[in-house]
This record gives sequence, structure tokens and C-alpha cells, in this order.
Amino acid sequence: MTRADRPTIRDVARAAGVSKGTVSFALNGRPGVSEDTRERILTAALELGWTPSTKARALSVSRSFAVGLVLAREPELLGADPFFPAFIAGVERTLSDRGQALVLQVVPESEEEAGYRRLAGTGRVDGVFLLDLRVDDPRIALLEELGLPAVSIARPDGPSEFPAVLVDDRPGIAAAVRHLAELGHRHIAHIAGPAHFLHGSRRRRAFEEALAEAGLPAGPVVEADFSAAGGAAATREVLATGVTAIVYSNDLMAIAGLSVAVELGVAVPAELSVTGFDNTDLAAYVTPPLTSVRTDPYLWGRKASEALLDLIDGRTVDDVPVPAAQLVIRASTAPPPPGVRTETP
Amino acid sequence: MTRADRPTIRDVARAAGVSKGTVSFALNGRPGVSEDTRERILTAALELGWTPSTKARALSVSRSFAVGLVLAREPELLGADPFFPAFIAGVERTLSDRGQALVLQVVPESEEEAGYRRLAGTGRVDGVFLLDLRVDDPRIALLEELGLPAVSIARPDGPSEFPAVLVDDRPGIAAAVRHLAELGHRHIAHIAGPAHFLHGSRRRRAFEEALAEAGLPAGPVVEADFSAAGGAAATREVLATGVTAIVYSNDLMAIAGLSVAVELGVAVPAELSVTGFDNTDLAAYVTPPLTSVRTDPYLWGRKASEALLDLIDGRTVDDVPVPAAQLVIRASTAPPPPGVRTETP
DNA sequence: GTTTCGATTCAAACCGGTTTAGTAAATCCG
DNA sequence: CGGATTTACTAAACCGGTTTGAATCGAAAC
Repeated sequence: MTRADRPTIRDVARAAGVSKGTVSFALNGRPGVSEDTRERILTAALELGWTPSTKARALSVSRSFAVGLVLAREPELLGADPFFPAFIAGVERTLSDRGQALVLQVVPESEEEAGYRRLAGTGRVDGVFLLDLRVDDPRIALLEELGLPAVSIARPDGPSEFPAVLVDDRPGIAAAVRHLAELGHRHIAHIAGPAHFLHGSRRRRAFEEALAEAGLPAGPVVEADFSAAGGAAATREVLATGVTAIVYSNDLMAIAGLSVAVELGVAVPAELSVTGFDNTDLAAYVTPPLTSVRTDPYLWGRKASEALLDLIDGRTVDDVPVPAAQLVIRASTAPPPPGVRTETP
Repeated sequence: MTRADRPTIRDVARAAGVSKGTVSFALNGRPGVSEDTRERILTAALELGWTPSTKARALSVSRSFAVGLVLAREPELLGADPFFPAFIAGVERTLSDRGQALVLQVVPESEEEAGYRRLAGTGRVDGVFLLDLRVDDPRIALLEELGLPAVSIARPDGPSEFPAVLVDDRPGIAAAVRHLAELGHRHIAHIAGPAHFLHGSRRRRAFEEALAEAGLPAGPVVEADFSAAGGAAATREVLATGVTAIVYSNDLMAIAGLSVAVELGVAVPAELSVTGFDNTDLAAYVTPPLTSVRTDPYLWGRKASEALLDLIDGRTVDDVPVPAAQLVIRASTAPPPPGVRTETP
């Protein structure tokens, strides 16, 4: 084991012939150190290969130099969702530049609160991300109580003192509905995510509003759980109502839905049009290639972490706008079959 | 902001009428504290709601109480791979019980070494996981140089002083090949992962050996990159060689391959059998449902983190056996078409 | 020639734990 | 009963940084 005992600030001080305090000042670019002492200290530090000990800095300035992410989803759902890795990659992009670390916590849903408390209580992180917002999310009050800075992805429905990255799924859903309406569909269904999730209920509302705006009758909405199994079951249910198009709230369910259609002998897109959400890697490689809504979780991760770090540093932070999601049209959408009945169901 | 300034060990000491040292002893269950003082200290700590400061403990015992995971894959690939979330969930399962945290680092492949150095240099973690082993993986020497304990997923090909979770993909691949052989296939192809990855090359070798063992001629092997796009391209290439079955090294490529088959008018499983690897959530919900190899990354995560924590605590740790992967047979595999030529290609 | 001032620098305190050395009282033992 | 242990506890040092208050110095001001 190469345990050459990392040099401390004391070693640097000795090497440069100054006191610890001066070294600290010099290395942090504070005024009050003459130019040549600073120079001498810097080269000494470099020669010794000195790196500041995060542990020691953390204790003395009572900061952790880390931010936290608590994931309360089931591992299977996490695995199927391309959101997290991309988001985390974006987060890292910002964090590593600023010398911060990401502390991840994956917990069963029942232990979510405990997860945040643990993170805060042991002082492991200086702030957290708030993902998968729920309707009237109890975590907002919790984090305010804990005094833990946070940045949420999407603006919560209730009051929140925390800045948000203004992710808005509604234009994406609206674009999908508009696209289908323009193709001539009049009977469109929506397979929604769980209603207690803000994105679940918001996408649903966006769907309903977009239908109304297009002058179409309300369509059936089935709530599913974002999983392939859930999507398949919901698809069966919805196909019985005789719709000609389905707007799914994620790609995974849409892809499962494609299979159900094949199984039931419903041709896509000739008899049924289908749109997904997320624009997964796989979307372009299923049969038929899936029309989907492209989002940019990598960007959200970057923006969210920039905002969070600024917030932690005590700067005032406004909500962060991000570009609207884009509809990516592929072969799973087409005009409805000609003979289809046009009266409302 | 509820900043009631968390109580320190000093406050507990004062409340219990003893010295800091005694409190520390009492709370760590060390001998040398009488039963009723211990009692008194414990209730005092409880009443004050005291939690030890990780920062302070970290500094004084020079441990971070955290382990690291460096992910050097592209975010898109990460997003498509259900391995990571499941693995991480398993890791967390162990860590949270033992009061440890997981520090994640997602870096471009070119900065992988820097990632480990950063983690070690700033003393952020006490050990790391070694995933996605490569052939002659340079990280092993690097970590030994850095003196950072590690546990690898799968045993490296070269020498390594680190314990490994003995994940072995070979039985899974072998089972797939055997299954296809038993169905009567004689011309089987393999779409492999990148050869510089140990799992990529091992699955490939397992494929070749299993063919030989079944008395079958060598089949075409195409190296792809685990992505849907790569899988689709490789499938086109391989279908031109007239095989009746394809063993894919992951589900994502297999699912993309299914679409290519549809597109080329090749019926699955009537004319072409297909097997995946990973047994993704989606595998059961594509058309036809995908025969795949079920692995258990959640378990690996649990085992790996147990081993890593033991290693960090200075216990000697042996390689950890895990159950072999199981073949899950679904509808994407069937006997080859009757008229197929049986001579070697 | 003092006085004053700003620029440098240092010594010491501090963050909140753990750990060691040392002390006083209780217990053991012959 | 007196010395040797043992037990229960305290005070202080330590981990490696940051930060404060005071000391030192040369130069400008009076």
C-alpha cells in the first residue's frame, strides 16, 4: 500500500517558511499576502503535491461540499427511466467543475423522509435536489424545516421558497395532441402516470386542455404507473374504447403498448397512432419507430446544480427557464383509418 | 430558516455533567463507563436530539464514511442500462444500514483516471467499486497506487489484490446457446459488446465455447456498442449471413434487432430466434416477448458493498460467490424453419 | 524624529468529534 | 492493613484546515 501520508497545510507552511494561516490565505487568493510569498507558497504546495483535505475544510467552514439526491422510486422503475442517468450526468458536469460531490440515496418510498433527515442530520450535504415532485409535496415543508437548501425540477403546485428549474411537460403533450389532431384523429386517449406525481397529473391536464383547444371531445384517460406492465394493461383497457390514437406519458409504456396492439391485431400506425414521451434511445428502434417528445434531462441537471450551488453560496437565485420539449415525429403516427366513426363515443 | 444550531457533544457532556471524552466513550459503547453514567449520557443525547457530526468524525478518525462509484460511460448508454439503478439500490441497501453514503461520479471516459484521483486525493471516500472492468484494466494498478480499497464486479483477468463479486456471465450465455441448440439451431450468431470490456469479451468467448461444446460450427460474431443503434446495425450485418438465431449481449440491442427483423420481413421466432441479456423490464413486453438472461444487479450491489465496507474496516475479504444467471425462456426463441440449409456457411 | 498607517505575517483559537495520558477512588490480595 | 490493580472519569492533544487578533515592519505624514 503506497501510504506516503498526504502532505498537510503544515508541511506546505514549513516548506515555504511561513505559518499555516498565511498558506491558507495564499491558497484561497485572499488579500494580505505579498506577491512573492504567495508565489513561494504556491510552488511549495505544487512540489509537495498538496491537496486540501475536504474533511478538514468541511469541519472548519461547516460545509460539506456535497449535494444530495434522494431517489424514492422502486429500483425497477429507476432502471427503466433514462431520466436519472442523464440528469445525474448533467449535475456532475457542474459539480466536478466546482469541486463538489454528489451523494446519492436510494430508498424505499416509505423511508423517503428519513432519507432527507439522515442527509441533513448528519450534515452530509449542503443542499438537495427535489425530483419527482408530488401534488402538495410534503418534502417542501420538510426541507424548509430542516433548513436545507433545495432546487426543484419543475415548479411545485403549492408555495415553495425554493427556486425551480422550470421544466414544463405541457407543451410537449400539447404538441403531441396537436399533431394527432392535425392528422385527423378525433378519438384520442391518454395513458397517464400516477396522479399523485405532479408530472403525472400535469401531463394529464395538458392532454385534456389540448383536446379542448383542438375542438375535440374529451378522450379516455387511464392512469398507469410508468412501467411496461402498467402500460400494457392500460393499453388493453383503452383499446376497448375504440380510440384511434394514444398519447402515452412515457416511452416505456408506449413501447409496451405497441406490443399489445400487435398482439390484438391492431396495425400501428394504420389503425392506431401512438406517441411516447422522453424520446428514449430505443424509441427510434422499435417497430414502428416511435413518435415521442424529446426532453433534455442533462441540461436540467446542469441548470439545477448551478442554481443549487449558487443558493448554497447565499446568492439569490431565480427560477431557471429551460427550452420547451420538442415533438419528434416518427412512424408511429399517421392519419386515422378512413372508415372510422366520427361521432363522440 | 429553523437554525436551532445542532447540539454538539459538548452540549451533551454539559447536560450529563461529564466530560466530552466520556460522552464519546459512552456513545460508542466502549468499556470504562459505568452503567448509570452511560444511561444518563444516552438520555441526555436523546433529549437534546444529538446526532454525531459526520464532518467532525471524518476528520478525527480520517475516514469519510462514504464509498465512491465512478461511472465513465456515456450518459445515453447509462440511461438505457437498467444495471446501474439496480446496482446502486442494492449498494444503498447496505450502506444506509451502516451509516455510510454513496458518492457518485459520472465522467467522460477520458477523465476516468482523474475521477478516481479526485475522489482519493480529496479524501472523499474510503473505497470504491470497480465496474465495467476492462481487459487489462489500468484502474487496478491506479487504485493500488492510490491505496484506495476497492471491490470489483467480476474477477479481473490480470492480477488484482482486490476482492471481487464473482459475477459470471458465461453460464447465462451458455444456457442461451444450449437452449437454441436444443431447439435445433445450427447457425447461431452473436452480437457482442465492445471487446475491451471484460464482460464484452467474456460473453463472446462463452458464446464460442458453448457453440463448440454443442458440436456446432463457429458462428458469426459482430462487435457492437450495447446501444440500440449499434444493435440494429449489427443485426443487419449478421442477418446477411443466413443464421437462424442471434444471441445478443444485452436486451437493448436485442429489442432493436427485433425491429430490424420486422423491417426486413424476417419473422421472429418462426424464421429467426433471438435472445437478450439482462432481462430488462421491457423484455416481457415486446413482440415477441424476449427470451433473456436474468441477472441480479441488486444482489451484486448488496454483496459488493458489504465486501467493500468489510475491507475498509480492515477485515480480510474473500471473493463473493453469487448465484448464476438464469435463462428466461419466452416467445422469441423457437425451432428453426424446416427448410433451412444445414451445411456450415 | 516621532507618529500613524497600511501591508504582511504569525500565533492561537476554533470547528466537533476521537483518543491518549493521567488521576482519584474503589477493589483486590496476601 | 497497606500496596497493587482495576475502574471511572477528566483534561488535553489531535485531525487539517479557516479565521481572528495582535505583532512587526517600512513608508508616509506631521
